[in-house]
Amino acid sequence: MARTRRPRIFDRDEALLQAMMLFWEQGYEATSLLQLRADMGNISAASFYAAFESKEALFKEAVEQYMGTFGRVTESLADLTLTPREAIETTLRRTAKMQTDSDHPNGCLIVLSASTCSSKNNHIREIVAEKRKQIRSHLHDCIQRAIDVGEIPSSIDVSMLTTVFDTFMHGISTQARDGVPFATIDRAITEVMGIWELFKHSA
Amino acid sequence: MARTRRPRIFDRDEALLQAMMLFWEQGYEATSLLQLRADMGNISAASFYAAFESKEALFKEAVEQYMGTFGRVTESLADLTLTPREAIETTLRRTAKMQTDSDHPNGCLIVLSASTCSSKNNHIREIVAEKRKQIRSHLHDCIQRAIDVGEIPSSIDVSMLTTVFDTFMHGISTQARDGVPFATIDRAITEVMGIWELFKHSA
DNA sequence: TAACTTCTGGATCGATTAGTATATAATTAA
DNA sequence: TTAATTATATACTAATCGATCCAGAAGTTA
Repeated sequence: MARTRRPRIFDRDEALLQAMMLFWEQGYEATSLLQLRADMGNISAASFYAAFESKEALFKEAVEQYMGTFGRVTESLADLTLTPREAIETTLRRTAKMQTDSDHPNGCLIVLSASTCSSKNNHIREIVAEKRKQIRSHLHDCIQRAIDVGEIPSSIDVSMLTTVFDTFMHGISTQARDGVPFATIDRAITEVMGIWELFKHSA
Repeated sequence: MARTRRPRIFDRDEALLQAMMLFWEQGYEATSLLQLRADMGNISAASFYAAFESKEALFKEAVEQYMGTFGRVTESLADLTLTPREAIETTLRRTAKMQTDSDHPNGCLIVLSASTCSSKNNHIREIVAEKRKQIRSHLHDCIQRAIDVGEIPSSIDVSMLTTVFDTFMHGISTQARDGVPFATIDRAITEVMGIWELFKHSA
């Protein structure tokens, strides 16, 4: 049975998208409700809280929105149709491409939007830190798979190699924010992937 | 001739140090004057503005303080007594060591304290972005030197290789914030430096 | 049309923001 | 001692923060 109600005057999905863009550009704390409401379609405070509950709830939703769209560039890590090396290389290149795209803020929302915050908002930092943890876990699994299928020697320290690529991947955010062009980062990725060749000499 | 005055009740250097620690931990915008004044020795608002002029001026001073102390780990890049490879490796290891030290906030103040901010404070982001630009420039010069002395082939794209190490170096901040131990990052650095060996095979 | 539900505009909440005004305390030089 | 100078504590400013309240508008169902 359809509920009786006055229809919402703004598009909730579009409003969420704009909110995500703002959080991506400015970070959680630096983005004010006033600015959010303006960019979300000049909606009133009452409409905002009725539709999104709170700034924190909106941020959580924006993070999920990001993970389900732009953030999907890391999904290649779990793509079993690719070799582990291809999975990592594809993830890095897609990450660099996405983060330098001029259609949206540069860098990664998960890395940048709550890298620091006031002590009272440490739970906000946890929200994105948890996402980073998940991605690191996928990277870890991918490298473990490389050992399992014999692509790299089993003597390799998985945590160490996970850290190599995880560190590089996170560093891309700052490069993108600082205006380093995609082509340069892409060539750097080629060089970094060369690490994989070293195992053949060491094995 | 000595000026006549009432002596300051707090230690300015110590107050600046505490301010730097707060900006390091929480970032520029998330750190309030109230908290700053409390950590700087419970100084009054009047005393604060008399001694430091404004929050922005204090931040600039804190950034310089950081660059002159903890930030000096990157000075190895310009150390001509080291080979270029040694200079980069030393810088990375010292960076990782410093940023994971439990005596102070983890990660790098230059990378974390103003990675994002509200649009009205973009000039604050510029302050630290400029420091990153300088470090990147030193890295660039170091790699150019490697070519000049014949350590790596002149066919190497200097900007590309600069990006490899600059990206990795910036990524260390997030790793350190996420609690990855020094030992793991240090072993990852060994692996990344292996890139240098690839040139011998490609040359 | 009347009853019901939901959304919206506008005023407003208390708390906090960075920064300032003023009066007084503490020092040194004359 | 007195004048000059600087730092202090206290109170305060206007603006903004995230969030709430309420009256009324806009829709659906009976």
